[in-house]
Amino acid sequence: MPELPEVEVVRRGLARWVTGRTIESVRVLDARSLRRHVAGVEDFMGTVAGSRVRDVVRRGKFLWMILEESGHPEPLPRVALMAHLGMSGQLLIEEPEAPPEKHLRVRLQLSAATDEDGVNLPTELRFVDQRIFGGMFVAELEPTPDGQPGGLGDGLLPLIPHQAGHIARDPLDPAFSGEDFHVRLRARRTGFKRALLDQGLISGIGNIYADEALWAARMHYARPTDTMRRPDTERILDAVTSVMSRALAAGGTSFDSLYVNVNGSSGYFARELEAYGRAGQPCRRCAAAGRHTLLRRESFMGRSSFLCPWCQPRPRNARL
DNA sequence: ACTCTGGCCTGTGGGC
DNA sequence: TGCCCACAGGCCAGAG
Repeated sequence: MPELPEVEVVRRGLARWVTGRTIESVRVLDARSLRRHVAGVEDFMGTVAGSRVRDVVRRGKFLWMILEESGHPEPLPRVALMAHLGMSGQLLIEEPEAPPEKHLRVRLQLSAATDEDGVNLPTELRFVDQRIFGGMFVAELEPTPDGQPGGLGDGLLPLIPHQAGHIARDPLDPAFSGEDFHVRLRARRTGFKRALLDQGLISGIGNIYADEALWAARMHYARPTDTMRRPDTERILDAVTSVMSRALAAGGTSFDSLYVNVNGSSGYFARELEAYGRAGQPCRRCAAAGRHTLLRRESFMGRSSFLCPWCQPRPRNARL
């Protein structure tokens, strides 16, 4: 599943291979992938076709290409082409002749370009998505309330797409504030994992990295958020940042490839997971201490949570 | 205003 | 063999 590190890998790939190129035409094979573009498929194609990609920016799991009219650069661009990978989305750069993927949904023809060695680059950007939880849409850019850049990217414009305005900054964003997060977390009346998955409070964390961070910080998913003290918040933020940085480094093996790809943590990072998907297997931290403890899978929020019952004991005042 | 549930999607795998 | 259901899970609309 693409979470923040996987989306960042895609962002870097797009930034490297698509920045500065013009989207010459658009073909929409499945309108469901444009569900969030309320003005419809024709409007989407009309806006995107003929636009030049100025920058590629990410906040949490949202990714966007800042557009400008080809040949008419503006001081402040007005729209962005948003992409969300959902659970199964991929953005691929390929030759137009390459056989279509089974779940190919949108095809974007790019202007010709060459790499630093003068070799022609492929001219198609494809959006492939099996489950269609993800999608693309055009969003209006608005000034950020704090005047800081809208997210992580190279352009560093203080602009944020309207539909991403409610998304909190993610832990890898230089403008992320641990103090603000702590204050807002304490104000919640809910369980800790629910808060970690709330993209309006802190973005980029999905089920996999939530479980990994909770394991690393030795915290239970049902701990009430209003019991979190400042050192607890520090501990979980350190854990989140650490696991995401390691996943990003592992995903970075494909940076040089023209193939901008995402298979989620099942690809590169799966073997480094300590908790997620390891029900019935020994907790490695306990094993290192000479204890034999088996990780458990528990159902919570309609999904799975993996945890070590020794390292992460259930609090008496558990909140779900 | 905040919290929480259900629905959107398709493919896979286990049980009968 | 084939059918059915549970599961995977990010995000948002709408209910409470």
